Amino acid sequence: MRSDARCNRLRILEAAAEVLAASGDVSLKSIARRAGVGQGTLYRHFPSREALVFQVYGEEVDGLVTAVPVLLGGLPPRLALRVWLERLLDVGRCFPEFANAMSLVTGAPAEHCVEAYRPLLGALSTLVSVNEAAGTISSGTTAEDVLLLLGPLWHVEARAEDRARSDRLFETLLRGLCPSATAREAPAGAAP
Amino acid sequence: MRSDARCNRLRILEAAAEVLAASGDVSLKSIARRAGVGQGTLYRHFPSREALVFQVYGEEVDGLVTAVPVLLGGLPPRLALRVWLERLLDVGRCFPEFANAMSLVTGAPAEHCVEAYRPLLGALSTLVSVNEAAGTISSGTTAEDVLLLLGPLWHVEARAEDRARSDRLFETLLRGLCPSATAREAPAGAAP
DNA sequence: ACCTGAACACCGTTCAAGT
DNA sequence: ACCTGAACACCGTTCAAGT
Repeated sequence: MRSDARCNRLRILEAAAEVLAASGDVSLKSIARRAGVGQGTLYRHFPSREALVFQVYGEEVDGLVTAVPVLLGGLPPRLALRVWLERLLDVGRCFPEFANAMSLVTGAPAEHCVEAYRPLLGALSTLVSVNEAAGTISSGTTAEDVLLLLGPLWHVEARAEDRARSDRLFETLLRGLCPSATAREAPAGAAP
Repeated sequence: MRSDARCNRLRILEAAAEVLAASGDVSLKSIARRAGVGQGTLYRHFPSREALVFQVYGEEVDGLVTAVPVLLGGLPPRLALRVWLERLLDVGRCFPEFANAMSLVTGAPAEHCVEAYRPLLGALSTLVSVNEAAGTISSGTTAEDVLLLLGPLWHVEARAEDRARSDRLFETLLRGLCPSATAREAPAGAAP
């Protein structure tokens, strides 16, 4: 990779971080303008908007990935999953574009070529697997399922400030995903 | 309302039904073209895309609304809610644009001026209220909450043919919304 | 009172022309 | 090898001019 290309890449990421943080015009063109590069350059470095967004929030993604073994080492599987999902939700609350990218990519992972999404999915897969082994998640549930169900929670927080509602919905989801330990006599699937 | 205006309205609805059924170009312009009217005319009759879509599927909406008392008359609250939601999902599966409109409007009901959405919300509110009175739904849950959580299920079916996955996710949601009758000793909220 | 359709202000994406 | 930015093909929306 040539040095000017490398430099442009960094400038794009910087400009993107600024533009995405400020609400308002978040078009790819405005990012290119702010970075002082042509639209073609931006498009070549990042083949899709989602690819760019995941790179911009690369640190947050890394943090989520490395947190998995720590959480699993110190907490029971069910709680580890819960804490990790809360952290994921917080990232989406801080950076609405991250939430948007997650929703889009979860809906159609194959179409957007975002390899930065794969580690996140892998991290969640580990948590799901451990929970399945422990019998603390409804069997058959995949990481994609969890992300799909989580999607609406980001949209609620992006609009208004009703954090209470978001928490309530999260509890509802978790109750569905991880049949409560107090209901051991119902082996998941015996509901009328 | 003048007779030609009334006629145009009907022609738009007919053309919209055809265009929305066929996959491909579903732009408002293509609907206006097919109906043989100007874009301005379409836009005046239906102030938003969602308003048009809800009118096109008005019969389905009516069917859902009138089904509520029938279901509540013949089934226990929990099952009535379940059957109604399954029917709602089926409508979205048959008409992807209906599903899209639901997701959009549920995310920001105030912004899109769609009065055709209100009866649907009212119907579901009735079901939720009856379930809350019967103690068969997690307290504090609103009709908007249910629709919000239901959103992702439409997107999964629109893409691929994995009906099994959709069913699985639906069971998960319902488990979260309606804490199982087999776990009566856990009064909703005692999870670790 | 209602309709028309050109015109406007945006997207994302591409690609010939440059360095 | 990489960059530029005009150009393209689309959106939805508006509004002066017509009937």
